[in-house]
Amino acid sequence: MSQSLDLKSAGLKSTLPRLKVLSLFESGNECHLSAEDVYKKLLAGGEDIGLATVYRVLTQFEQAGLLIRHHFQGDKSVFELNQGKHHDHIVCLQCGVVEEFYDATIESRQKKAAADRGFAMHDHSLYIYADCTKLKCPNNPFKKSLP
Amino acid sequence: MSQSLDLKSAGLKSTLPRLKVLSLFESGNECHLSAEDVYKKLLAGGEDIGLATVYRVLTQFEQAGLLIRHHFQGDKSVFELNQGKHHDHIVCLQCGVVEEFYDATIESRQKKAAADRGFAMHDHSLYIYADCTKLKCPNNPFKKSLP
DNA sequence: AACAATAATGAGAATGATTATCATTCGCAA
DNA sequence: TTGCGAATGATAATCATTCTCATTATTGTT
Repeated sequence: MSQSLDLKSAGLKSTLPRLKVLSLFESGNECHLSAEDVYKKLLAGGEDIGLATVYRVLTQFEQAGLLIRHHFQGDKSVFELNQGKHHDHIVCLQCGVVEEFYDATIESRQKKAAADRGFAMHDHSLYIYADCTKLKCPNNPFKKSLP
Repeated sequence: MSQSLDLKSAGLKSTLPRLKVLSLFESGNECHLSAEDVYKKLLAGGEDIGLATVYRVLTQFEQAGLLIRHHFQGDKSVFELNQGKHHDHIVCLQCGVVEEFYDATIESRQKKAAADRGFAMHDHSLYIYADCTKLKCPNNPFKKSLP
């Protein structure tokens, strides 16, 4: 019942579709999922859910702080569980594998850059696009099919 | 005729639509424009151009290195003239005003973060979302109408 | 300067991701 | 358990962007 408590404290009713989506993120080691990914994974797992509901639930979870939304390549949103530890991302342009990192110096210099110019920083997004030099490609379950 | 030289050296034929789009970016102080912005500004200026052409030309200019594409809020692309000086962006969440900055420390730590994890950095995008504390909002011609 | 080969344009259709609509169903408090 | 308001899901609609294809413009060559 821990999940339904999560939903309750987030101000959301505990419904089947929401529990299914939350389970997927909490159980999986595959952290960065698009709406389409979530939809297909649930269907593949025998669960029944509507695509519109997936989009709605993801947005609600984002607003409730349970998930974080990213725009890695600009086209579609991907979501990951918010585990309270802020981090930035390195995305391999060849295979799409995502690695997380945190650099305290970058964080503080960002805040200072904003403050120096009269801005109060709310949030920031930093994505490094790189080549994993084939070290990680073979193990990436979301490997892109290159054209 | 300097513009048609720009296009030539970029490997692009010098056509009217391309010259119009390039002029808009080179003349304006309003640096960050979406395809829709470009289209509407040209029409408003009495120029005749098709929206499909605007999209095509912007993509060609990006590939030729004349423009840089950004995804500030994830929904639509915005473009700015590539003036050779890399920089990152601070975007005001209230009025949408954009300010550029460069921090050598952030740049080098990004490269190091990637290298330390076995990635060769190709590119990166860093956007700081902030509140300009009303200092700049009144002067922003692209001021957003807040809901 | 006119020509032909070729690429570029523009109007509108098509696509892909996401959101809105609305009748039906579900969760929860009384 | 019962009922009300919120949630769901199938589908239509929307938004940004890309594709199609007939027409037009550009450029190197006569």
